[in-house]
Amino acid sequence: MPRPPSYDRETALASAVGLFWHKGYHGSSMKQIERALDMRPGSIYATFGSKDGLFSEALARYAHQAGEDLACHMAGYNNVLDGLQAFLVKIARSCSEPDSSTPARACLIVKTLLESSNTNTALHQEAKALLTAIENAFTELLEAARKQGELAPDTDCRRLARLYQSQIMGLRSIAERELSRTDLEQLGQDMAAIL
Amino acid sequence: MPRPPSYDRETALASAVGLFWHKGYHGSSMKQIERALDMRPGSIYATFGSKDGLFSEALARYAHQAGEDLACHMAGYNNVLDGLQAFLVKIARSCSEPDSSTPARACLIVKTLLESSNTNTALHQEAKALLTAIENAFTELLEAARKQGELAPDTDCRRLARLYQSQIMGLRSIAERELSRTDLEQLGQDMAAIL
DNA sequence: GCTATTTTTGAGCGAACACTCACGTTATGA
DNA sequence: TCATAACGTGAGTGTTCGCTCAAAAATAGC
Repeated sequence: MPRPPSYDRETALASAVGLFWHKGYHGSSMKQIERALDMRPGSIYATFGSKDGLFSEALARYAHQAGEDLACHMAGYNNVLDGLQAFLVKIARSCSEPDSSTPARACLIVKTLLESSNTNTALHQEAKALLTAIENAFTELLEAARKQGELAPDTDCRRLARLYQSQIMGLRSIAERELSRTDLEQLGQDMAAIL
Repeated sequence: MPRPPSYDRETALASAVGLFWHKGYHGSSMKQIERALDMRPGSIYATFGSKDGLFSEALARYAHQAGEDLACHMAGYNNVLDGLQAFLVKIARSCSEPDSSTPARACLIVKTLLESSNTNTALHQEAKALLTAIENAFTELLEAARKQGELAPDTDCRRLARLYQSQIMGLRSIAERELSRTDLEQLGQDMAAIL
């Protein structure tokens, strides 16, 4: 007997990711969110509770998607190190061509980490936790590589994972300077050479 | 005959740098600015024109200070590469101990670059320009190193400078994850080893 | 002390902010 | 076809935003 919802929760979240990634947390007003999600305030608050709640879910969705993208990419490589190196170059390439499916060059989690520090503790903690989870994923990949003999047996995989993560953070942040395609690809290759 | 200003422009700017660095552009309201500068809105607007104007000047001051810090640091080294490597470790160390003179771990210019992209063109351009100037400074240092035989004669110094700058951006951004002192120092050393 | 000139002050402006809720709308089971 | 219960709507809430300006306060020359 109840009326079914007319909007799709996942579609709305995907739109929210797009807007927040493009303009950041403070840069996205409720008016803009209403337009992006094609939902009126009442529906938004009934579904997500608050702007913070919506942002939190959007951030989690973004991170989940990023994890799937990584897994999907790595599936194409037998050699883990080759895959991770190619991943850096791939990021450099995608950052140099602004795309409708990629509303910003920098990582949304990093943008949130920097924007929310000292102003929004909950958001800051969430961003930190998501980055820790990604560090764990890199660590596991590198440990697999070590077991397969791609890395020296005494390699500190977590330490290397942090170095790798900081490369991605640096690459995608410096990409906001809007360097040329070749400059960015060179940088991606230089970073790949570190491994 | 005229009444002399009672506040010191430079002191006020220094306070503004502190607040903006701590809380970011959107995170700092005029009320907080008034308290930080110990100035009333009228005086602030008479002196700096607008919140954007104040932020712009604060950002420039921050960048100028950063340049002086680099020059001061490098003055202690005969070997350029040694100096740049030590600079990374120094940053890692300063990021691991929150300080009143260091209100945030991440770089204010990078925070601004990410926060202003797609929301405040003027600020974004200013951040880009300041980062380009810093890249130039690194390039010149590396070219001096090359001439002194510290680097191979065919080294692309600008390319290396961008790699170096992205290391600093990554290091100081990942520091917002509040990693342990040892983790951060290890990362600084790993980055230094790239050169 | 008085005048001229500048600075400081803070109440208050319109706009934008995140958010609410009473009401109209719509699909379903009876 | 109608009653029911959830959903969608948007005008409107109080608050905070960046900012203004008329008036008060303060100095230096006379």
